[in-house]
Amino acid sequence: MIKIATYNINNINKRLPVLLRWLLESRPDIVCLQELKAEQGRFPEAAIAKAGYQALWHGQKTWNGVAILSRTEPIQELRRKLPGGRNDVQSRYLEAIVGKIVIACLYAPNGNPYPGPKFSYKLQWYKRLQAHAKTLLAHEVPVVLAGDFNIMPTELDCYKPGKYIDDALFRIEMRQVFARLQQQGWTDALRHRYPRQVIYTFWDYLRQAWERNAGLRLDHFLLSPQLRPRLRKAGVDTHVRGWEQASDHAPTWIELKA
DNA sequence: ATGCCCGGAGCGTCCGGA
Repeated sequence: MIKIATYNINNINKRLPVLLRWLLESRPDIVCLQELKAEQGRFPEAAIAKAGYQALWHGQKTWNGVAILSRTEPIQELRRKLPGGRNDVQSRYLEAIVGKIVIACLYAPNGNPYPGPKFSYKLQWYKRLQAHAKTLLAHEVPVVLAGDFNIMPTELDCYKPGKYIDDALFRIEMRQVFARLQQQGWTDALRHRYPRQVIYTFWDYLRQAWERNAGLRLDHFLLSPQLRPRLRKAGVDTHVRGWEQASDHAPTWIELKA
């Protein structure tokens, strides 16, 4: 079995003890991290190596930043930005071959407030992702798109959908983008295994969202057709959200037949 | 309708996050 996880860490240096504790407990083979919020030179490479993981990362000062960790297989970089968007300097994408699987680690723009330039940027960013996702499918190899998509795909993925109608995470355009990716051939791994269950991966720091279980499902795995038959398990390590100094997201994972 | 939390930048108070 190959265990792959995605975790929006919300500042890798602030959250380092939580990350190390979770890595030790969960022992994923491959990890996609988002929101490092660290410059390229301020990634805690030594501590992560000590925990048994190689790392490839694309940092940025203050915002964004993505990384791929691997416990056994080497990480072979393919690209560190989406094609297009010549003026886009935000670190939101990292793609590598790990073992025999293409791992695309992504951190989609939030897009709030709607409407506005940030929402337009989110739409544009997703146009680029859709185009690239299509290219990846054309190669007919095992690919995982993993990360913080900043989209709740359906009403089931939001504690109070009515409140989020005009929110950039739930706007109809965004749900359509997610649906179109699925129409391309990608499988939403967690929803595929649990078609009707309420599953959340994020709980705001505000208003005691965690205590009230006022959650959102924002972190996803999209599997290429070559991987779908290999999916065995999927889940969210929700308890990690309750730890001291936790990120506002919880680690989300899948297990694939080797 | 608003602030509620958290952290960064940088020094007062704002901004992004979702």
